[in-house]
Amino acid sequence: MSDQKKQQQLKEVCRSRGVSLTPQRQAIMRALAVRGDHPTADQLYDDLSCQMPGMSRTTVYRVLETFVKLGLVRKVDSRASKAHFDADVTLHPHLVCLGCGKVCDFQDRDFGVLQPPAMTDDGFEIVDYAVTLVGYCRQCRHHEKNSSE
Amino acid sequence: MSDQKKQQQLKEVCRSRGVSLTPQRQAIMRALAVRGDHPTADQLYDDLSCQMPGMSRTTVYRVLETFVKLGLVRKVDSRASKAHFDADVTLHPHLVCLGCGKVCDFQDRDFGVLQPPAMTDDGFEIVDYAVTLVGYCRQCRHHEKNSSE
DNA sequence: ATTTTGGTTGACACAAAATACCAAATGCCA
DNA sequence: TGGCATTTGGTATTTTGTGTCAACCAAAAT
Repeated sequence: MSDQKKQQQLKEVCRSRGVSLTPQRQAIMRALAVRGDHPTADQLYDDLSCQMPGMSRTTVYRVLETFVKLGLVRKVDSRASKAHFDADVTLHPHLVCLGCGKVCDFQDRDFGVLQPPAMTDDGFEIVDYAVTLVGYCRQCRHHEKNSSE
Repeated sequence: MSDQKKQQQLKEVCRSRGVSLTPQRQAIMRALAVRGDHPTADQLYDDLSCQMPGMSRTTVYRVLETFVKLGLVRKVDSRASKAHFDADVTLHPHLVCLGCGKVCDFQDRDFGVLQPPAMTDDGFEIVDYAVTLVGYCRQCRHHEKNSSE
């Protein structure tokens, strides 16, 4: 989804949910939407601190959490111990590279459909699911070839 | 898989791969295997530091990574920014609670099968995949009902 | 059984990632 | 435009994970 549409969505959601539409929130949404990949909070902070001096790291972390709560942004499951964020909240699988930790989309083709139940037998309510494909990106494969084993 | 079997597997793998079978490694494997859930390294450290005074936090982190490299343990994708570990390395989906962060297994029934390609069009080699079901556990649902919205 | 040796551990320091706190600033609505 | 609850910035702190290195120990060879 384009940055334009995302800004529009942000505006609507802020109004309807009664939260403030601050410049910081707009800037953070833009910084996330214009990136094709799925950056971490600190990566976004690096991008933003240039464009918008004075932007606080705390704010980036906080606003991203707010976006997740509002359903504007998705947290991506990743094997790495840090949070990656995605402005595309539609259901789609991700590729995670074990070499460099890079996270990217995989929308090339269908490889199966899951239909999880809305509720498990022990009362766990399922509201969402995620598919993560794990492996090695082209760069890391080549690198691996040249080094050990 | 039971702790018994896991200890046996650890012993075999250590022998065949030429790594030492230390008391720490046995204790860490046991601590992980006896838990039904999928604890973090620090949770395991808390469990272990009681049973085995002197156990170092560094060792827990290090040994878990070793287990992952040896294929004895799996890292579980979770939306939280910390690593969860699973002694069951067979492919199975996980439930992640957005309320309390708890991670548990979901083996109740089939809800679809995925057959990801071994390689994507842009040269990403897929070696594994994970399915994460996200939602709210019974406890957190009740708690939510009683609080706001 | 004793010795040897390379892998392993424990303790600490350090780095990275995320959160808590609170005064100051600001968006929003009347 | 003014009042006020929300939001932000900055700092401190916690949480999570890694680097280093001397001391230790499991495993194999005497």
